[in-house]
Amino acid sequence: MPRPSKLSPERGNARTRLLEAAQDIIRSKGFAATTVDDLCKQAEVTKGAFFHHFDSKEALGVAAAEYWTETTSAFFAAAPYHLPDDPLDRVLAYVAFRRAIIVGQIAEFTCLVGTMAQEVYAISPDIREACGKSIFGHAATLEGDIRAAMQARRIQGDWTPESLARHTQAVIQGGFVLAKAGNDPDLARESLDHLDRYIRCLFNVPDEVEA
Amino acid sequence: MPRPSKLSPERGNARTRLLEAAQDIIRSKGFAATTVDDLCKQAEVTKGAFFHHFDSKEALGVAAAEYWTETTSAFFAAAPYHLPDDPLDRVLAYVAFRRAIIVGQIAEFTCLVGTMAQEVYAISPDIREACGKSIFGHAATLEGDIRAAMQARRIQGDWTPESLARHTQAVIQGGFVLAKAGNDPDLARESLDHLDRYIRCLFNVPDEVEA
DNA sequence: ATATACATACCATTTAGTTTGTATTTAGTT
DNA sequence: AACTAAATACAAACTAAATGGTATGTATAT
Repeated sequence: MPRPSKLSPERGNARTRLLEAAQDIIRSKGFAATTVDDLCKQAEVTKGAFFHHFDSKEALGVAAAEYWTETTSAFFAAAPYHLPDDPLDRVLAYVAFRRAIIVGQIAEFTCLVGTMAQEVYAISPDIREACGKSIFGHAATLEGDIRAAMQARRIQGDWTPESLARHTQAVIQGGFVLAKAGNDPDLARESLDHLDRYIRCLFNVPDEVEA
Repeated sequence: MPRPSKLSPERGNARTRLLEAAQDIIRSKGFAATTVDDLCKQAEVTKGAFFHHFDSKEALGVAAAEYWTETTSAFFAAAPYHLPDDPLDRVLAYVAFRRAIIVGQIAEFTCLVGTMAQEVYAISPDIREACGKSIFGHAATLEGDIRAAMQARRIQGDWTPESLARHTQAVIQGGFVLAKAGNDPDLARESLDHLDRYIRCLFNVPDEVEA
């Protein structure tokens, strides 16, 4: 709940500004290399404000993961890939959507919680937990469409909707790693093309002719 | 080339010990959170030795990526997945091998260069470059078998051997990210099962009945 | 004799976190 | 409606510890 003050009316409160700075900076430098001063400078607040809102840098990490979960949940809920009538079309539209939003600088389209989880999984259980909830919670939003598609097309394999949903996230995260290692966003798109082909294969759908 | 001294005959030289410590510690804490003192303590050498062998912490990062490339190259070259006569069998054996070596603690089976690339891609071009060479160099070792399998089975899709080889690495890296986020190695194995299924699908091979 | 491979002690800077102070908002009382 | 008290949301200056790196010395190998 933002509290506008007379001195800084429209710029939002310090907490939100710090969380948004965290998204930017941590995605480009990683969590450990991001200093509290970095965050304060970018958010244009002082350290007093930082430690008023967060008990520690680790607490900011947890809050940043939770904030990421909130904002991305809303973003994906409002996305157009839910529109098709056929559930399999919705699943494929999701993959196409994930591919379509790979634009701009690497730090702009990669995943905060994937980056943080990989980095701090062993040293901060709290941050790891918050990142895990974010990733697996998002994966779970795909299960319904996958299950409905399986039933509609009478598909029965030795895999589950839950498993395929998680796999989509693994491919997305892995694509980000390759894009970073090769400094080329196309590497992330490429893996989503393979994922699209895999899902069509699982559901016996012929590949679409690509434009 | 280890240089045995009279004081420490069999323990290997400081450089190698530092590079091996780097593999362990960076895979569990990440590069930025790993301090020079951490490395020296684990390697049982002093800071003087560290900065004798490496100009900076960043230089150690580059050397660690290169050392990783050397040791893993030898490891995979000697692995049994090259044995099958049929090239597709070799590709599938590779995936099975990657699955089989997911054992023990997460930091023990995950990838140093994937972790480092994700973390430092924006702040250290040298480390990123070394990590990229490692990942894409390893991917390239799969291209021959994939290409041979395509020819042997007269497969022609809108994908290339290079692309599929990279995709295998994306799935592996993504599996590691999920395993870390969920604190469960099974998550990494699960994605390799999907990758196996995908490759069989691309080559029109029926799924094997799982044990 | 010289270069290599370390060890020891030290240093400047950076870093997360603290202390203290103050403007603004909210709640309670009259 | 006016006043007060307490809580909130910051700002500024400071601190102790950690960190990457250096300066210097020494044993070993060539």
